[in-house]
Amino acid sequence: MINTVVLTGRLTRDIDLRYTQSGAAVGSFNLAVNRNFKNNNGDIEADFVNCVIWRKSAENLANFVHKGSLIGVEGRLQTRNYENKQGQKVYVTEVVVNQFTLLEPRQQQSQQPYQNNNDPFAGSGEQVNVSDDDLPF
Amino acid sequence: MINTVVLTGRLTRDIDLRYTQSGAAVGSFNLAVNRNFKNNNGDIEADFVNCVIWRKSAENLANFVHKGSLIGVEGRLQTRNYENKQGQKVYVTEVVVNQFTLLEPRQQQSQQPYQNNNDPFAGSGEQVNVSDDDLPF
Amino acid sequence: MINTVVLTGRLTRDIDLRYTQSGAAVGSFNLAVNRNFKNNNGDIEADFVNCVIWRKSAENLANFVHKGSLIGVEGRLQTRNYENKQGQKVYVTEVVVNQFTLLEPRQQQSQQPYQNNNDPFAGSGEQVNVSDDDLPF
Amino acid sequence: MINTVVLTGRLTRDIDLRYTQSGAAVGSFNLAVNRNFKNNNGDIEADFVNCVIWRKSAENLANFVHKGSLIGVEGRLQTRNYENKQGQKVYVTEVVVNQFTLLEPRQQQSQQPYQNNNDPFAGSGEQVNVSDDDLPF
DNA sequence: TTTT
DNA sequence: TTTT
Repeated sequence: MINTVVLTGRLTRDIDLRYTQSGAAVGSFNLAVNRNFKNNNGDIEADFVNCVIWRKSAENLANFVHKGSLIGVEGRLQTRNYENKQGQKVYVTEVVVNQFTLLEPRQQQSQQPYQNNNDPFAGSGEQVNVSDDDLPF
Repeated sequence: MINTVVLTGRLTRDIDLRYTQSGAAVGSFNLAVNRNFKNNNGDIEADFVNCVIWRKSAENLANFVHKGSLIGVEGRLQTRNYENKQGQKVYVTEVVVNQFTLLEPRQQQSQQPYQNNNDPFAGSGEQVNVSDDDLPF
Repeated sequence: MINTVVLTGRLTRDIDLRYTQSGAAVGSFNLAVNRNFKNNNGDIEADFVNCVIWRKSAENLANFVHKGSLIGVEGRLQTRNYENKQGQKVYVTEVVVNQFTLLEPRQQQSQQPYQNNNDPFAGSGEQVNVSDDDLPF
Repeated sequence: MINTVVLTGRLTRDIDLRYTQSGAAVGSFNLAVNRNFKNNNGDIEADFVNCVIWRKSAENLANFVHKGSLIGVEGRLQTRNYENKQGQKVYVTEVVVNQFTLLEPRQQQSQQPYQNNNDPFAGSGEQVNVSDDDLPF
């Protein structure tokens, strides 16, 4: 079946890059997608879309973007659910990204080195318990 | 920003058609979108996407589809959250449908009248407490 | 850059499957995509979109569809130009298909064997002079 | 039927804004959409897509963009044909734009006034002989 | 050069 | 006829 999503937006935080037990990279990030119309107060709101990206693409993306970066993504909608600690089913809808494109001039590392001092784990790339069964290929 | 979703899939239940206080039609439905790849057991899974459709389009769609109908939709991703009875924040991601297309031969009403005997409220079109502030236009 | 096309439509003729010198399959077909609105005469017109599909996907598609089949495709827009015999530049815009989905119940070979009696070369899969330089990967 | 195109790219020239006899604005422009992969020489090529935009959206777009501007567009593929002066049928495929988004910081008019000195008719907005039958709504 |  |  057809399942295509295309978004442009800005990262609301740094990409969270981790690795499955088998060594596959997984990046998670959240995209703020400003709406093209105003609400009743005349303000522009945004939709905040959770995104997942796998393998080499994840590592590439993590190399080029950080909180605030403007990017375009193409992917598919994925739904899944899990039980939280309180035993309630939580439903998740997210975009599995196939392709991305940078929509800003790539800033020179030397001129504007990006430094995230707030989150000591951001980009630390630690291994995490993600089953390889989640690999969509 | 760009925010485009295109899906084909089958309704997992009848469309739920309601009306806002100001008389605008709102249709809710869930689409099963079969994946194009197999999981580790060799099975095809599906993503189950919540969709919303407004006004005249909602009424049109409700006239032509029911549980099991194969349709295509084009729309945008919307995220929102609310507090449930237990005071927990629930995050929702859904597709606001702009356009739809029927992908099956339209069945004659007389030959195959569709009768949903299980859900007494399905298609009853009762008024419901949806704020008009939710109207995206 | 983002470049995404999603279409549903019917093949206006059988897919034309050929092979490059290096053995890569290339399928060409044309999709009739009915519009969702009427023209001034109250008629529904269609757009007729040229599509190209490569390699294994091309062979798979050719196995399942023929003139009249309803399918969905996802791909990207490609433009190119060549000189015709009269030395004029001809500009071509076509869709390079990444994924397709069949939108009709797959008909049993035994019940409805598809026979194209009009074009003796259709589906003959003969080798043709397509430069491998055209391979987009 | 589903017919959705999403592109990001740069205008290869200023938008050409005209008016039909009945006063509807029509904008034409060409978008350079860089590919995400390299050709055999290691170069990035581009696809050059013709786009059309109607009415208020056309006037809005013309107010904000010029040659080189980076934008995103969402629309549908349209095909048509006409006879040229030599009596040959010319086939055209273009994108009819429904929505656009600016992907660059909107530059201040005073700081960087855009001046096209090469084409005296660019942006002149003169009336032109476009039949209103072409209006897709 | 166009499909149901 | 092509953009950064």
